[in-house]
Amino acid sequence: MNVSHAARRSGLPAKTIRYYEEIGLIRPDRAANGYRDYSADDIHRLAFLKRARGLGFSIDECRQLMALYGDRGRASHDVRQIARSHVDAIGEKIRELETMRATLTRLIHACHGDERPDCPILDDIAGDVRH
Amino acid sequence: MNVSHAARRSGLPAKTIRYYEEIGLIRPDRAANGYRDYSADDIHRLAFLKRARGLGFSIDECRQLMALYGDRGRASHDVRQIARSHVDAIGEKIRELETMRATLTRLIHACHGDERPDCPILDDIAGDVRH
DNA sequence: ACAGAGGTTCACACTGGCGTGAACGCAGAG
DNA sequence: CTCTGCGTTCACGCCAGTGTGAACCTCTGT
Repeated sequence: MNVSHAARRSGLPAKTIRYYEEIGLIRPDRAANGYRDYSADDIHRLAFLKRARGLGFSIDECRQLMALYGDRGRASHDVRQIARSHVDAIGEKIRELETMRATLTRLIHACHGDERPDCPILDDIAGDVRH
Repeated sequence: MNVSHAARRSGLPAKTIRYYEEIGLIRPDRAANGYRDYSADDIHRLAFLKRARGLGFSIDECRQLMALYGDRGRASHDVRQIARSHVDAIGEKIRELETMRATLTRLIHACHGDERPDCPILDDIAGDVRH
């Protein structure tokens, strides 16, 4: 199974698949003509990566999760730990974004938004807070 | 005012300030010895950038906002437009993160988290959804 | 006058997660 | 046999900086 087939089956772009090989996440065989040759197991691993990345895990976390997935003697405790700290990081990120959004929303409401140059948004960003 | 002084005054790392010059966001004078020499106006601009970046605007959006800030004949309409679409983008990002968090939270609750290798989190990521 | 500490300069490499493009090889159709 | 469309490799670009290192400048103490 060559790279474009693997791309269709896994849902990842071919470029991404080659990148994952470059950084050692997967090691497909090579056919006689030099083409990458993906096994069903490789596809399974690619799908795993796609899903883990979709859940926001970093490449490094994916590496750990893959290692745990392949480790028959793993403790589910370890997986849970990775997932927990990732959830915490996501929560932190959400809080940051919500703070930004609240500030911006307030500024947008304060801005009349017409042809005049007066603009509370710019004034606030510039630190020229009057009133 | 040299770069480390400008860093203290603006709250940005010196390295970031030099980077902003490299990409054309600010153009400080040079002293006779070749050192960068920041005016009060430059500091003001750096603080503007810090605040705009803190609100999540991209460098390119910051460039636009700076241009509008310096344009005495600007329409507040234009600024509001940039801010609005940024708020939309933030909202989109928050929704994505919340979806991730919900999925992960569900999986974490399903995982017993002990020394046994059985782990619903990995099974889900791998697509081995039983039950 | 000179040593040493610390500030400043530039240039380059590196990050994550790919995207893009060149230059080439290989497979199947006509 | 040639054409087209895949595949391959390599190299560079992107964002928004951060880290490293050599060389140069400035200040302070003796």
